[in-house]
Amino acid sequence: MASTSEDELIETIVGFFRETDGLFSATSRPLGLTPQQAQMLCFTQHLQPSFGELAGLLHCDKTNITGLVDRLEKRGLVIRQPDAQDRRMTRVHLTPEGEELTKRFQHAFNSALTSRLRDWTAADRKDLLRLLRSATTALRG
Amino acid sequence: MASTSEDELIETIVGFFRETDGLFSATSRPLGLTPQQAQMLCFTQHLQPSFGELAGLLHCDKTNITGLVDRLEKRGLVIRQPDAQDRRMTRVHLTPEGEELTKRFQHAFNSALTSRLRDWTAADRKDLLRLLRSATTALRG
DNA sequence: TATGGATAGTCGAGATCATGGACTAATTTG
DNA sequence: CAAATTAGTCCATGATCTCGACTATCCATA
Repeated sequence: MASTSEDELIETIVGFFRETDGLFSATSRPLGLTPQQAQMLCFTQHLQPSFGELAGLLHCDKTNITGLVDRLEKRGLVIRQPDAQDRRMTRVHLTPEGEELTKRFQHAFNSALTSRLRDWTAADRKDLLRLLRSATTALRG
Repeated sequence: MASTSEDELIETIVGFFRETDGLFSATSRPLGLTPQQAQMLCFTQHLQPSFGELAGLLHCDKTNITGLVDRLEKRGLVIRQPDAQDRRMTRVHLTPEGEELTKRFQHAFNSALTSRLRDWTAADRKDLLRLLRSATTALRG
């Protein structure tokens, strides 16, 4: 396996990672959210994840999730909801306010992103989406 | 852009970002480094950045860099070096120990990544590299 | 059915990360 | 030379993150 092109791929991935992180910060902080909070809200939008599932998605210890959810719940953006099947579990749901703020974040992030990618062809955007999705499952597995 | 594909693009980017971050954590912590420390060492390897340049590269406030460098310097991985041209500036250099640890980190990250992408075709790798590189400069500008 | 063993979430301690405001020293500008 | 800028530091405050210990609940199996 050619080591130079592998190095190149990694350097590019790291660079993309840093820029994405910067865009997350710049987008979330004006809305009063930390980047971690914004990411958590995005994950909570379509699933109603348990604490353990959130820990897996965010790649952090489960003890970290407690405080994260505490702060979001105190602001009325999410609520804890007991799981009907397993009474050990608690699921996290967005409140209407949380839903609204999440959409605001996504819209702001998206417009920042599209303005920066405005010169891209539709085909390149489609390819990027496909490859990122594929890379994500590859990294996850 | 349609709102459903908006969500999809953002969720994919968030997912990829989280997986990259997870790989960073899993690689750096066994070496006794936080992800932020590992990234700073990588940036310090080829340039000798000033504090302000590091703040720009890492997308954080300059006041944050002071403590970050303090902790790395206390461990003997970097040293502060005054800039000859401008006596306000301090440049960060890797020590030999820092150089060695940085290379260990990069090797570990590299092998973790390549093992996860081993099933990818050469064409997909090439496309991902091209699109990520292009996206990175687009986000940076 | 009883009893371990595994799992889900919480709590506390301690370190790191991150921001904003105020400060000093050095440089640049007018 | 005076004023404005820039680079780094310090302080206070809050958020993130890990680790170990703990309780409650579920599950497997004898």
